[in-house]
Parts: sequence; structure tokens; C-alpha cells
Amino acid sequence: MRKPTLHDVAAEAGVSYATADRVLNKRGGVAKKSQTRVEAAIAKLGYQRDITAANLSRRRLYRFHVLLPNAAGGFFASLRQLLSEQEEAQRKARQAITITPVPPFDPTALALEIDRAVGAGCDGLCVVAVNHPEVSAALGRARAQSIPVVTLVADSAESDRDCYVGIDNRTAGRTAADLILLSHRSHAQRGLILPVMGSLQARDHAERYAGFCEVVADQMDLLPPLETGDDPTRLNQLLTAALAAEPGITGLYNLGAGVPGLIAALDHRGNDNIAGRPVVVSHELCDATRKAVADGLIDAVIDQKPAQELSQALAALTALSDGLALDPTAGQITPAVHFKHNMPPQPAAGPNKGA
Amino acid sequence: MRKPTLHDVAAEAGVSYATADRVLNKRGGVAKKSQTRVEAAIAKLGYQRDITAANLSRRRLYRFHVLLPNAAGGFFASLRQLLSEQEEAQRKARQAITITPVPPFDPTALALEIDRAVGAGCDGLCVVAVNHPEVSAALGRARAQSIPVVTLVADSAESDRDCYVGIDNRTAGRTAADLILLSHRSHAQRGLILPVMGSLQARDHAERYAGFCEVVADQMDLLPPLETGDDPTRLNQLLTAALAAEPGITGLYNLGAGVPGLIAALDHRGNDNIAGRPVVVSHELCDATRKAVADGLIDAVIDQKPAQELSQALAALTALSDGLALDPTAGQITPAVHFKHNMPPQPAAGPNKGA
DNA sequence: CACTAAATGATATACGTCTATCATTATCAC
DNA sequence: GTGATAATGATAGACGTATATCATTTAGTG
Repeated sequence: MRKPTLHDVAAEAGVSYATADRVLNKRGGVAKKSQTRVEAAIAKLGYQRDITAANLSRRRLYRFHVLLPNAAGGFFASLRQLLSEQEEAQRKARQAITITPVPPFDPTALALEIDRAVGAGCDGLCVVAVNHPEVSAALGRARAQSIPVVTLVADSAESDRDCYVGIDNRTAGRTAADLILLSHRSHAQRGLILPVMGSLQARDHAERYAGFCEVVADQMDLLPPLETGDDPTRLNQLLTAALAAEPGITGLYNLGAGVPGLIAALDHRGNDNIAGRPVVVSHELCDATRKAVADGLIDAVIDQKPAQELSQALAALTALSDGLALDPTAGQITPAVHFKHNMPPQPAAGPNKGA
Repeated sequence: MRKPTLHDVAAEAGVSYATADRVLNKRGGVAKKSQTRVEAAIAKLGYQRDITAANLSRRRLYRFHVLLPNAAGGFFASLRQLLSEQEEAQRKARQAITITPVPPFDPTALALEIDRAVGAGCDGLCVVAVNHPEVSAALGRARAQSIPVVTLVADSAESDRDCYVGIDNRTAGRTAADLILLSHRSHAQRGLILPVMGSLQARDHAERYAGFCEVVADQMDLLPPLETGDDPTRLNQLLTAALAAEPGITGLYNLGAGVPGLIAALDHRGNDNIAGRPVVVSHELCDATRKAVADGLIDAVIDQKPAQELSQALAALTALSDGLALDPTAGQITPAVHFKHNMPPQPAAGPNKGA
């Protein structure tokens, strides 16, 4: 028995195709009685509209807007790069992606661009969230027009979006903690750990930090975190000072960006005995972290796999536009953990500097 | 300017739609000259067949056969479970999946089922490979009929299949090695490591083992591997004996199945000081490994994310059936690394015992 | 040139849905 | 019962492709 069509549904309900269609597409002007009969027929036959046929008929084009921080270089530059590489695949999937650069950490600018995208006509929004009432309000306006919203990398309040695609940052922080615990397994004395972060204001940093502390707190001594504003120079200065002030540091968790500054500070110390230097765990796989791992300056890198995030975000938007229910695992990304000897080959495409 | 259609191609080439269609679908009976003109038009316009329209017209149904080892319980049981859970999604994607249980490690049986699937009519094969000439031959027969072949979890020779979906086992072994190195970072004495495996015959085990040794070899002492045949009882016996014979063991890499036996052997020793017991790294996230990690008997688990593997395998088969070029990262799965504090929530579905 | 075979064109139908139009029927108030 | 309104049915054309049929043109052979 083949899949039931809308014609089958109409027949089963004892109404005409036109009426079945009116019900299915909520065009109104249908008597309660007919409505119920059609719905019953749909349920009975397990009818599911053939979306490809519908898309063909409608000449559907998914117009998605992706708003990405326009930071030069670093993680988001590579995201933009990846996104433009996927263009071909998108065309095939009837997707027209508009990439809009947005100043980072600027709620007003982000809200403005969201409104602009909505105004320009758009079937889905993908946004790196900044937690702020203005942004929430703008996302609310988009969703009020039933435009699906997906947050990428950094989440917003659950009520602001349909789906978050990215890693669970709290768990990522806990992973970092586990790695550091593992490295301290046979330590004689209690570990002394220094967290290095961009800003406690940034939600992803705050969550990583929280997850990290949860695990480490009662087993090791934690120094207050360095807040670097993700600026390599600042990071270098602060870290150099901290390492000098606290020669007993046994572990370092860099949960933000500015890796080059981290490396400068670590490198600067020279290579005394490796066993003596602190274990270093950092985030994001990029040229800087790859090299640092190869050189033995960083021990482990937690990567959120941006390419996978992007394709999942677009898939989620498509599903949402089609009115499908997302399965609960839709946006979950399990981060990868990389060490010196399991580095994946450098992707062919353009390099992605910094972090 | 909208996407060009085959009508546009025909017009551009100055031939009728019928001729353009004859070229596109290789129906033959076309003069060389027309052929070239159509091909030129396709290239010039960048024409790409709308697969959804084609599928609609053809009433296409992707009939995929998935041959899975029928081992009771363990990894493959959970794979079968996952696959049947995905049924709904498959129907939507016009996929009809036939799951065929196959005796594990039995080349003749596997080859037979491959031939049977091909005979029954099939648009794609997904196979957990067993390296053997009989299997290669059967896969060759399938591919000779241009049936796409995807190997899952365990690869075959590159020439036997179109795509391998799974983790890179050599790299997974290297990851395990890195984890053990990390845990030995501040060890005073040189580590003494015991690998535990199912069989050196199994290609995935052999590869993990090889990758592991590559990294560990010159930094630690390696005991000869325990070959357990993936039998928990045997594993328990062998491991108990080995631990008794070599009290100096500092690390353990379990790269095969039979986790319950591993746990029995470790548990049996009682909890002397944790810092003193060997670090344990194992594969596959399942009830047994979850519990062992929670109890502190296993330190790290490398998981190959079977759910993701399955959906990628089916996606690859679909793409291959459509005659699309696979992008090189199509089948690559980055394994997840789990510790005590970053365990993902237990999935809702039925439990998955053993490993 | 005639005759055959090969190549091409023209056209129709189908896939399952969407959208629109127009005619018909049922329903209600008065 | 009349007229207005709401609900329904019937139907046609479109989306881009696949497939088949049949008529027509072109090329090749002797």
C-alpha cells in the first residue's frame, strides 16, 4: 500500500479534494463538521503531506538570514568562511542564505539587524545570541510573524527561540575539568588551577566557567579567573603576571578566545621540565591552537565543530519552516576533544587564524 | 533569474525537450552533435536536475538494505534499536529500510545476504564489513549493478565500497593513548600499559591497537595485548590473571567489547587507593560503561555515536543513489570522549546492555 | 532516386501538491 | 418562500521531471 495522498484523505472523509485542502492549509470557510471529518481521516490514514511536492508546487525558496559577529579573524571569521563554502549544497536544498555581519556584543545593532531581516522578508533566522532585552524583543517580533529562530553557538533565553544549535557550554566546562583532573591523577599535592576567560558577561563563557568550577571546586584550589576581554595582548600581560605571582599553578583552563596571547605567555616562560609546567586546556580548533598543541604548549583542545553546527542550524530552520516537530536532539553538538596525536587533518579550505 | 530547467537547456541547445531528456537520462539514440550541444548547454546554464521533482515523477522509493551483526545485546543491538526508531524519519525521506540480521564475523553468511539483497531489488547497501575475499566479491557484484555500497562502523577495502561511515579507528586508538599519557603526566616512574582487545583479526580492533601503540610505544612500557574474543567471562579471567601477575600496571586500554567482564575484574580487586589503580580507557557508551564511569572504575569512554553514524550512512546512500558526488567529509565521525562529569543524559529509548 | 534506419520533434500523461475560479448546494434570517 | 450568505464541489493550470507514443525529418545505402 503506497503513501496516502490528499485525494485519499478527501475520499476517506467523504469530502472533495478542495475541502480537504482548505482544512489542511487552514484557508478557512469550512464547516466544523467537515473539518473534523477531514482531521479524522488524516489521523486514520496517517497522512503526511509530501513536502517535496508541495515545495515544487509553491516554488518554495527558503530565505534564511544568518547574523554573525563580524569580528575580524578568529572563530566567527571561520564560521563565515564555512558558510559561504556550503553555498552549493544550499542551492540544491532550495535555500537562499543571506549572511549579515553584526558588530559583536552589541545588542542594539543585533536587534536592528533582526528587524531589518524580518522586514526584508525572511523564512528563518539564525543568530548568535547576545542576552539582552532588546534582542529578546526583536526575536519576539520575528517569532510573532511565525518566523523560526535558531540560536547558534550562544543561546538566548529558551522562550526567545525555537532551537539552540551548539554545544552545551556547562558540560564543556565540566569536560575541561575532567581532563585536568585526569592529568592530576597521580599528583602528590593538591592542584592549583587558573581559569582564563574573556568575560563573565558572555553567557557561553559564564556557563563554561560554572560547569568547570562545579567539578573542580572541591578537589583542587581555584584561583580567581583572569578576565581578558578576549584580547590577546591583555591576556598575555595578565597571564604572565599571574604565572609569576603564583609559581605553584598546576593547571590552566582557557575558556575564551585570544589564544595567541596565551601562547605568548606560556612560551615566554621557556621550556623547563614539561612535567612541571601546568596542564593547559583550551577551546576551539584553529591554527593557533593546532600549533600550540603540536608544540606541546596546550595539552587538550575542546572544539565545537562549527561546520557541523552550521549544517544542523540550517537543517533545523528548514524543518521548522516546514512546520515539522524537531526531535529533541536536533541542536545538540557533542564537542570533540583533541590532543597532540589525534589532530584531524587541516581542512583544505582557507586558513582560520586566531581564536 | 531562477534556476534553469531542462526546458531552458533544450532551448539553449536548440533541440527539443525530448532530445535534451534523452541526453540527460542516457536513453541513447541521439546524434553525437546534439549530444554535445545539450551537454554544452547544461554546462553553460549550470543546469542541475531538480531531484525532488524527478523523485516525485518517478515515484522514487529508496530501497536500502542494512546488514547488521545479530549479536544479542551490545553495540549492534543498540544500533538495530536506533535504526528502527528512525523509521518515521525514513518514510518522510522516501526510504524503505530493510534490516537484515547477519551472524557476526561470518564472511560466507554476509556474502550470501548481500547477494540476496541485490537479488531482491535494492537501491543501496549498508554493511558492517568483514574483511574477506568472499565479501569483497559480493560487494563487487552489487556495485557492478551500480548499487551504492556504504560500510558502517567497520570498513572494507577502499575499492569495495563507495563510502565508509564511522570513526577513524587508528585515530581513536591514538586518542586513547593521549588520554593515558595525560593521566601519566606527573608519574614518577614509567607507565606500564595493558591493552585488552577482542581479536587482532577484527580490523577495527587491529587499527585501534595500531594507533594506540604508535603513540604509546616509546613513552611507556607495553604489555602484550589480551585477546578475549569479546567474551566477558574470558575477559574477566584473563584480566584478573594479568593484574595479579603484573601488579605494576598503571594503565589499561579496553578497545573491544565485553565490558562487564572488565568491570568484574576491576571491581574484584576492591578499592585500594584510587590514585594507585590503573587508568582505564574503554570504548562505546552503554549501560555498562556509563555505570563503570560513574563508579570510578573507568576513567574515560570513547564513543562512536552510533545514532549519528546511522543517519549519515543513510544520507550517504541517498546521495549516492542520486548520483551526487559525496563531499570528502561525508562519512567522517569524530568520536566523543566522556568522563565522569560530562556524561550525556541517558537517551529516553530502551536500555542498551553490555558492549 | 527510392528505401530504410536513425534521429528528432511534438505531445500527452503522470507524480502530489498548491492556488484560483466558478458553479452549485446547504443554511439561515426574515 | 425569498434572498443573502456560507460551505462545498468540480475543475484547471502550474511546479520540474519522467516516460511513452507517434509523426516527422534527416542521413545513409545502393
